[in-house]
Amino acid sequence: MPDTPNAPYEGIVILAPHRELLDQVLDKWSLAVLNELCERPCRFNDLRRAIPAVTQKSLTATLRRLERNGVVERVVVSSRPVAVEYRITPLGKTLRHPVDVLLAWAAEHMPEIERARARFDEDVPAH
Amino acid sequence: MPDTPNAPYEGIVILAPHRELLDQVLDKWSLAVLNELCERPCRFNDLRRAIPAVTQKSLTATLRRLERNGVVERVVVSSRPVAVEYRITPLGKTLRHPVDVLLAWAAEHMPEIERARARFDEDVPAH
DNA sequence: CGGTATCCTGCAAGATACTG
DNA sequence: CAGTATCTTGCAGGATACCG
Repeated sequence: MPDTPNAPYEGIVILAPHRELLDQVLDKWSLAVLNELCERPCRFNDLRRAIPAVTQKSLTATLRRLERNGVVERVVVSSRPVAVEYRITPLGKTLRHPVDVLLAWAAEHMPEIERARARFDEDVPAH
Repeated sequence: MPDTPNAPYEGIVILAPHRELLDQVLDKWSLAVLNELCERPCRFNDLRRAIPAVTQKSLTATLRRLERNGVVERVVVSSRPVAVEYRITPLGKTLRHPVDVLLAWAAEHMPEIERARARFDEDVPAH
């Protein structure tokens, strides 16, 4: 039935492009940026202040990637001096719900996960 | 109101441990492994066959990490020769819903995202 | 079969300096 | 203010060989 013969396993194949997309929008700093921009539009240095641990370079890269994927919009306000504002897009807003579901899961199960980690680290202290 | 004075911004602080957890359970190969183990218990080499692109080393690392976080269980079946089976845990099953929501988002908005990428890549061809 | 043990490489990401 | 340009480094992850 598949026109590509010997396809490995459909589930995994289907997964791949989504996996790549998640790498783009859920990477190290994206959640923090998205979280911030959902509150309000931000200037570049607003974001730096809100996320102290991020470097200029990484923040720029994160914003460009999010912009490229259409979840964030870069607005240049022509004033003196020029101001740049980042905003969440309508597409970006649709990402909020899935992320919230994920964070809710993390919050709910964190205690259980920490117990699992403690158990594992105790049983396998070192080889 | 916060008992920690000068906390940077609560949202981001709260985010950090969750961010770390997601790095553990949503990393490069975890989705594929989880997806597979939700279907059925698998032996090590079953997983290798189901996910051809993963190396032995990465698969081992992924399974150990998932096991440590309590979402996967490693069961040694004492037979001749010894067999090892990996199973999803009850905790692991609770991860399925959030992940499905995320994948549904990806599937639903993929076309829009691809348009955004095309637009971006055209407007910013190269510097 | 189900892994370790090594070696190696690319590249994500930090530090730092400079710019329109 | 909002970046770009370099340089450097840690380390995730691949390749390969070996083991109980």
